Amino acid sequence: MTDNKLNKVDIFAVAKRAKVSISTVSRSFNHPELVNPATRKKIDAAVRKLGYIRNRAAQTMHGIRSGTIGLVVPTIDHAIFAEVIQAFSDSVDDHGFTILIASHGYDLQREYSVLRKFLEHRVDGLALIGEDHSEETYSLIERQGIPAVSIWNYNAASRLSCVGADNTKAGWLAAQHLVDLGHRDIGLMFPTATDNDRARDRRNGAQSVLSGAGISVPPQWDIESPYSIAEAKDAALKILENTHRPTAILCGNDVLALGVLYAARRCNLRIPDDLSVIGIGDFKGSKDMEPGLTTVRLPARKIGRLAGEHLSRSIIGELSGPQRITCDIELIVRNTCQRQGVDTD
Amino acid sequence: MTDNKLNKVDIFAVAKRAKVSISTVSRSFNHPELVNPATRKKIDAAVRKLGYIRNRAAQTMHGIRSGTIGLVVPTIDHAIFAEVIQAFSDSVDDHGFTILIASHGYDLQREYSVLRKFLEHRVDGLALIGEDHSEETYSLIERQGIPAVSIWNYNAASRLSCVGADNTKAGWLAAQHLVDLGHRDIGLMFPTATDNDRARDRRNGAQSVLSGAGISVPPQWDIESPYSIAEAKDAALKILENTHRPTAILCGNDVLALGVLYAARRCNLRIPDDLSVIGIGDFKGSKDMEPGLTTVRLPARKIGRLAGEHLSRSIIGELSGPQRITCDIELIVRNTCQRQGVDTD
DNA sequence: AATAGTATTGCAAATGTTTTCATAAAATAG
DNA sequence: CTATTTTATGAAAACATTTGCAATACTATT
Repeated sequence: MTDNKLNKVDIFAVAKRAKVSISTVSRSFNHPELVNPATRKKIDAAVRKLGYIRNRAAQTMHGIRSGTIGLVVPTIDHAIFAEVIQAFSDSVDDHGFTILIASHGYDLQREYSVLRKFLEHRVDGLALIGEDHSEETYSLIERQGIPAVSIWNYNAASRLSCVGADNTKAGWLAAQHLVDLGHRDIGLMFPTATDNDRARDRRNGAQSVLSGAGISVPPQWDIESPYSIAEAKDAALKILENTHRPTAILCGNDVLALGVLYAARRCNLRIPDDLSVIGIGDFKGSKDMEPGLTTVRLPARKIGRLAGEHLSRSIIGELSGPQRITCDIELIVRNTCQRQGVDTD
Repeated sequence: MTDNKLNKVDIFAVAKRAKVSISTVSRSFNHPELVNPATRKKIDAAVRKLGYIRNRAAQTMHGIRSGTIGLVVPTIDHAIFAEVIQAFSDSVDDHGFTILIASHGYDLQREYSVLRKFLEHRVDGLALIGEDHSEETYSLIERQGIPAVSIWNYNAASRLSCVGADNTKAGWLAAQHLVDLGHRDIGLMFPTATDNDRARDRRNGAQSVLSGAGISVPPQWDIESPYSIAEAKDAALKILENTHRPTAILCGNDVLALGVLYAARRCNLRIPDDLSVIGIGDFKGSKDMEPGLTTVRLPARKIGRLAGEHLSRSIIGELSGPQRITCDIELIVRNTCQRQGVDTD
């Protein structure tokens, strides 16, 4: 009945208790078919009795995979990343991998150090968001020779494997919808594009459509807002309180759009009668808003799942070479955009 | 110019290149003050040239801490957990720890296996959400002798260290507010309470106030809804489309409340004139909603930060024994609740 | 110039596993 | 029954580090 719980229970302790050698214990875990069922039973009993837990650090030292994947995101607390992370996590979990996670707060220098830390832990694979990374980061990954995937943006010439959608097209679709509806006085609200290729691409896509249609967005309607309902709302308020206001606002993502919606309600503007609003993303709550948000759907869960799936399979050797996967996006017309009275009628 | 990048760059390679022994290289990392500055310089140069990255797995084998903390949450894709995770992550990051994360989807059996996996990786500490865990889980943690913290619920007699708030009181405050405002026809909407002590406690708190005030909630107004805007909206619609409907609905969290708000708008009910709604949580967007959501504020970021802080300090030995920290909560009165016409006027 | 101390370095053991190789025991074939 | 194959096990090397101890090279003291 001596309770030697903390007395270091390693493979030797198990071997001793089961009266076998450590080789047999190890084998019993890794190649059970090679050990006598009776012996296996004894070992299992000893393991249970002692509460033995294998030490992956020791295993990792033999070139055996660590069973971990490093995931670096700009921020976790972000509707869309939370969704991607969840899907990614579920997916790699199915393959037995565990996730090391960290956020860099849109600081590429921090991203690099996080990556280094992950590498010290000998992660078997790496996942990053987007394609904006420092040269240091890219070369670190390349020199390491472990599978890595960039999530969110599709690019046929990406330096890393990628699973994502065409963000330029997303911006394009959103703007085109507004133009098709006859809007010409259009406001733009996007997050800061520095080191954020997703935002930049969407913005460029939108701009190209607008330019093509001969529409120019006056500077006071072209606003930058951090990813935050509150700040988007404030920024929108500034535009909407004016007498001369746009007939439509195109938002870089659905959270910003929600902020605009709240601002509109605050100003007693009816949506979509007095103001059209379109988002990008189609976040979880977007279809349930009242009125439902018109937006461009980027399949976050699918992207996360596919990224996890492909990274896992690259690690275990089922896949080789860089993978580049693009997920379809589509305009989701709901109830926040309305046709704008056209003169030609 | 021979590019031997993949030729296994370990501490020996560095030692060879710097023309010193591996001991010196190791020391140069761990006790730099013990090695000659000139030698250190040579070593640094070799490290840089070779792109050497230390192997934490090998270090961990010496009883040196792995530098990782295991975090298990019910789900990542959840406004409130995302917030907690972010704060927790930032906080432990400041102490140099890396997070291993996994979700169990409210399945306590999965929680147990995730924990075992973390232990195989020799995490230095463990963080869980809430107090509902299997006995297996509890005894596993206790026998392991590593610091662990339960996040979200405060309980003076908790089996693990805990950092959280009083959820019973949260339910209590919300219900009391409604009662104070003169409501007697009150609906309740809570997530499933099985294996979810937060929801259970809040519900009990609310119920006790209502019972105390002689109010009973008819079954058709006492609804259970998963954590989802869409499902909460649907459920609320069923109540609100009826002619006989409650004057107020108390929601187990702000996401459910948002669903109710959307349902109300769909039914053309004015908030708060026709229906009062109160949430619990005070999520990031709650104050910006139109009208702003009246709710009970649980300081998610603070809880996450404190939990990370205390766990880290317990690991490095600055703190010992179980810590139990409670964070203040408060009723936040905004604009979704209104006084209900009282007969005594 | 000899002695004692101090700064710097290397050797080798230790950490907890896996795996190759050798060996012993059991089963099968002839 | 012996020879051969198969099954089951153990011994020891390997993995990439850290660290206690010993050895060497300097520096300061008298």
